[in-house]
Amino acid sequence: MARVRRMPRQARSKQMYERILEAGRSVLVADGYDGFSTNRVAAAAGVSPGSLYQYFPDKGAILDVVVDRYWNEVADRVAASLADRVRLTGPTMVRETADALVSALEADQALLRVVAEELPVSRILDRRGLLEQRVREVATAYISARPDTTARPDPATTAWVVVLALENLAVRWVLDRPDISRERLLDELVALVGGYLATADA
Amino acid sequence: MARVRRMPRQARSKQMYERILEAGRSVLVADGYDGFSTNRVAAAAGVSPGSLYQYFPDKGAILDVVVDRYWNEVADRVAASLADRVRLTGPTMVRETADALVSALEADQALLRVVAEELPVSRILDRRGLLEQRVREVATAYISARPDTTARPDPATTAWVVVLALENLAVRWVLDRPDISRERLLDELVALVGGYLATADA
Amino acid sequence: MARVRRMPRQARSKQMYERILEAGRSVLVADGYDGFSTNRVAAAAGVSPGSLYQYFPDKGAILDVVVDRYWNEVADRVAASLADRVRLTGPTMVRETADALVSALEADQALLRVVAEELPVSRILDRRGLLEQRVREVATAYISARPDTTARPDPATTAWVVVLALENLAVRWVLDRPDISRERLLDELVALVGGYLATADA
Amino acid sequence: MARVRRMPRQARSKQMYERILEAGRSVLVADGYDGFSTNRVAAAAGVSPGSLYQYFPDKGAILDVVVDRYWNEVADRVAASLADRVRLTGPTMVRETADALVSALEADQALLRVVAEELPVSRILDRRGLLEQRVREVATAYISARPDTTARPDPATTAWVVVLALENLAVRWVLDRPDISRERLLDELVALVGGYLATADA
DNA sequence: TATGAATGAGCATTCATTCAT
DNA sequence: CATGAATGAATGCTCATTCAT
Repeated sequence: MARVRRMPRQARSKQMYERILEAGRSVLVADGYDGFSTNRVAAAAGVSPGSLYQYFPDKGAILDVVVDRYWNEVADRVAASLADRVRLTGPTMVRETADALVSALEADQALLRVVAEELPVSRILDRRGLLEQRVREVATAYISARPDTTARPDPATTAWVVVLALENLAVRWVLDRPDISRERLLDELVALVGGYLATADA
Repeated sequence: MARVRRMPRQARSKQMYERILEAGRSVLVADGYDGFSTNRVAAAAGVSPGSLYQYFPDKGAILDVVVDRYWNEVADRVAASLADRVRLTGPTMVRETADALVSALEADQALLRVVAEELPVSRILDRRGLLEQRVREVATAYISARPDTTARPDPATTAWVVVLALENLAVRWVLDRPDISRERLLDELVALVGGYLATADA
Repeated sequence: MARVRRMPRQARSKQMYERILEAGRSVLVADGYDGFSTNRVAAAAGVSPGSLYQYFPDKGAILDVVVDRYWNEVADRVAASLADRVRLTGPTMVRETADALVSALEADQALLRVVAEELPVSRILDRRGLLEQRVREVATAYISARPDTTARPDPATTAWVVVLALENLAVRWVLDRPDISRERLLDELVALVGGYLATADA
Repeated sequence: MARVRRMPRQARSKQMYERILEAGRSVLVADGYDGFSTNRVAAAAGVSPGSLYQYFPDKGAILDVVVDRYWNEVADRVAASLADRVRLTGPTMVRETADALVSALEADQALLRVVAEELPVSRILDRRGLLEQRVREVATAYISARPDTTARPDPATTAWVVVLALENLAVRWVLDRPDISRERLLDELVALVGGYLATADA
């Protein structure tokens, strides 16, 4: 019972916050969404359950931040890549963006699996939505700025199609590892997007 | 199918099994994944919680079958549509297939929402995979049979791309209802798939 | 810890219900209001905490029934006494009623202590109120029926005064055990009520 | 008593002590007994929770002092009134005392409600007892000094009866606000006490 | 076979208290 | 002195599962 323990210095504010998030992340990866319990997170963080509540209002908030961070990491990498390539012509840009996306998703596959597959999407829709929207806006702007880039009539719709298709195919490729090489995948994505943009309505 | 009527013991079992599944489906729609409890399902089925375990090994198994059935319903409709159109030419076939898919997804939006958004996807991946595989096989066969249909090198890969892209875009369109008309959506999907198939690698 | 135990037959519906109430009663007496926890009640009942919730919607409901029962026991005894003595004349009736009340309160002093002293009155006001109202109604009726019994102008007010004064003095006498004999107490109560009823406003 | 003024370190302590009590009082009124938590009190006092423990040994002690003070305020007013009226004759004195009591209770109804209804009475019995004892002593002295005032045999018992009856009826009248005017209440109390004092044992 | 009462580990959260600073 | 981060036992309650009937 008297599990007395001192933990006097390691735990301070910022460090605790990060520690909890880190623990949350690993619990999420290890135990999945259903196993993501406050007690488990506290234990993984080497912290008392009560301490969680000094940094987060409730369990969901921890989850939210973990997920937020994840998608933001992904978004940052892809957005950076997109920014770097603003002046590339279509096919090359698509290929490099797709490459960046796949790399970003591959960086933490374990977490991607949980975050993309196991989370009640309701919990993350708004958050993933933010990423998609961010990318979509960049894409829309890009397309709008180069009307000659595409035969598609509506930039917003075009961006919606391209972003969702790329995202989904990249995620599924990373998670399902179909018998398709990475180069092959990129070729297909380039063909998919390139062909789409070049196609006018019948 | 066969309208069961008086069939002393088998029927009783059959009835129970169906009753439980039906209850599971409606609990899933009404209470979501987090509200999907055995007690709730038992109550909805008008059955004792203990009885559930005579037909299913555990809670997850009920969920699995409910989800299985859902995706099979969708698959059946799309596959039927695909079969009907085996002799249509590319663009028309794509459009009608996409149309069939969207219609199938629209048929039970409430369930689609839970099944596609709220379920820990790990639970359904294999199941949804079944649908995708089924469709993919048909698509692969179709493409293989008409090498002239496409400039893409590998039929299996091509099918993987097309099926996932279509599925995902259709699901998201139904669930997110972006500001894109149904006709517009179908036009985009036709352009996406058509452009893709027509594009050779650089 | 592993307090494993089978409890196959003793626990059935009515018995469980009573067992829980009994346990609730004794936990209330032993640990007071603040110690009245579901886990404690369950342990005292030799029952799992989950089982409580098959018989009561929540902790408060157990408490309510325990308290209800207590006041009803008291009320029943007093009311019975009152009914028996409808035709007695004033002083005798008051004395015997007070006697009945004191006896009823003495019957379970330990519980009286908690119920009358330790319960957030908000929790029991309505319930104790019921007792008081019940008695008050009888008293009001009695007084109204014999206008000559009293010099007090308003029967309802008179009943309010008499019932509260008697109740409170009896409770305090039982709980505080002042240096006053039981006979002395009854004499005082008779004098209090008798004098009051006989007194006209100035 | 001695009006403290500038006393470098003592004063600082004094301030904290008062600040905490004040905060405790307002938390008690605002959040009730169940909401009376150390954290809440500390926050209300603009003080860290740890600081509480420099002035009070534990949570209960804060509560005790708050309640003590309350009953002392009430007692002070009533006692003052009683002292002023030492030479009044019976009925008038009773009426004015009752009036003072009701006024004193009405002064802070919100706190009275918590203190009289919501507190586990065990917590306050001794404290409220102090008030009662104080008043009882005065009353006993008064009655003893005027044996002709009453037909009751034992002054201490008489005082016990009178004080408890008055106190309880006044508290209940203030808190329950029955359909009895204040004048009516005072008339009844005068009749109750007057009649009682005038009544000899049978 | 079907029942449903009973289970009990588990959950998210609170809060009185401590103690290094 | 005063702080306030940290504690961790304890709370009320849920629910998948079992098993005697």
